[in-house]
Amino acid sequence: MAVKRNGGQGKRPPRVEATAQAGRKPGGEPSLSLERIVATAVELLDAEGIEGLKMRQLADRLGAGVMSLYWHVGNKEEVFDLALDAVFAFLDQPQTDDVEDWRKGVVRMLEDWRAIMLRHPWSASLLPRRALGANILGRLETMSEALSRAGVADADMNVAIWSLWNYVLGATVTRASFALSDADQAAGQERLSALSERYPTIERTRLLLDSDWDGTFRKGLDVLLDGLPRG
Amino acid sequence: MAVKRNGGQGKRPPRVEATAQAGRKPGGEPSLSLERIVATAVELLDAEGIEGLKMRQLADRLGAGVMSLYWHVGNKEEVFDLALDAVFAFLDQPQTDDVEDWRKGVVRMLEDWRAIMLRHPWSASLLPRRALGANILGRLETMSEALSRAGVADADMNVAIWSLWNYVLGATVTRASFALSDADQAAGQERLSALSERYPTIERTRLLLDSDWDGTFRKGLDVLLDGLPRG
DNA sequence: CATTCAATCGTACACCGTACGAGTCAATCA
DNA sequence: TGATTGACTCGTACGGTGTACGATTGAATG
Repeated sequence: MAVKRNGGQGKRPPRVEATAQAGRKPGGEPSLSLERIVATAVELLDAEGIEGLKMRQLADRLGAGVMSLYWHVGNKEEVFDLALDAVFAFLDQPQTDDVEDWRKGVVRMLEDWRAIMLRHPWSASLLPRRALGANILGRLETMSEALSRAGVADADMNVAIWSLWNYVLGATVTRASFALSDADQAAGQERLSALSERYPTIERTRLLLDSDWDGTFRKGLDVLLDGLPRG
Repeated sequence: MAVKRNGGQGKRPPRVEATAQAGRKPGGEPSLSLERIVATAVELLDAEGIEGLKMRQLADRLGAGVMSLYWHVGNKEEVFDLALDAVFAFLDQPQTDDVEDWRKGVVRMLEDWRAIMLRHPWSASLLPRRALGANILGRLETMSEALSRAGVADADMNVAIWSLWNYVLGATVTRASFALSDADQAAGQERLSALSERYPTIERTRLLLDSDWDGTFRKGLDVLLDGLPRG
């Protein structure tokens, strides 16, 4: 299995330029690199969605031939994995070590998490089915540390982390999908007509219509955090 | 847009047979029908996973030509929608109207929900990105009614329903994905080596290793239910 | 100058979903 | 009865996909 796979070692060209200018091809195009591929893939995913990412189009946008990508990445799945982990890179982490205000820190982390997934809706639906990359694991680690400092015992850590993770993931994935399906009003209207008769409670509470996603998210999160077993 | 689409009206052949025996082709194969297509699609999804479902293979398994499917279904996306909603069909609903024990009923509903998604792992990752079918809406309605009877005010219903929905969805999706990625031990081992140095807290709490998914699910759910605002 | 090797890319192939139109056969109508 | 309709089936073909394979380039190294 997979004998001759060179799958993306991606060592950047050791070309020593004068400035920080990256290596360029004769044509003036910047040369290929894992970073450029991943960054462009993220752009494309943002613009075209998850099944709008085609290898040919990605190559075009990079000014390269399709097969050139395969020296760097192995296959398309790997592009997904890399793009996914890339958007979860840490930008800056003021890292409040304030033990008293552990809760504010945790909430900020989770909202940051959520904001990223909403900014890149494809990431929410990708996250569950792909491996956990370094940045994602890093965020889990940071969160674990914060909870640990806040007094959560190691024995309770799994429940705490996974409850929060599950909640954030579910909330974001749900919201992202609703943002999309609201786009096609046709189905919405059609659904609405059947609603009032067959689904009276849903209709009465306007479940599918006026959900205040951000508020709901915060309230559910508060409940979860209140219930966290702390020593 | 879509002028000549006949997309799956699927009215079964009005062939009147002696018994409840379905119509058959000369070859002895039972004839095509929406129900048979969807049922076979579910089988195939269970067996091959979400990207293992090919129209040709589906047709083969039904003993039909590929294009015959398209008289019933419109396109492949619709097969996904139908298969998804199909697994959420109600089997039987003992429907405990016991007001005292509302909580037991809600927990049972949610665990049923979760059990279905774990039995058909593809459904968990499909659910967020597809429209809500009749059975799914029906389950939301049933849940809303139960919560309503339990004393949750209409104003708090959205928060309650979505918190529970999000939690169940997230928990199941996470678990289903881990069940898959545990399959390839290679990545697991590789990840393990990097873990102890870079992710000490994760390593210490054995977050990715001994998670008791069912227990964690129940505990987080309890916290959520405890925090539900009731009148 | 010869060799090596990272990197690029054109061509070709297998496989996918599905458009199109022709075929079948029972029910219906003239 | 014979003609017509319409539900249903299906073979062929097309455009688009990911990617295997091998040729090519060009700088670094001996």
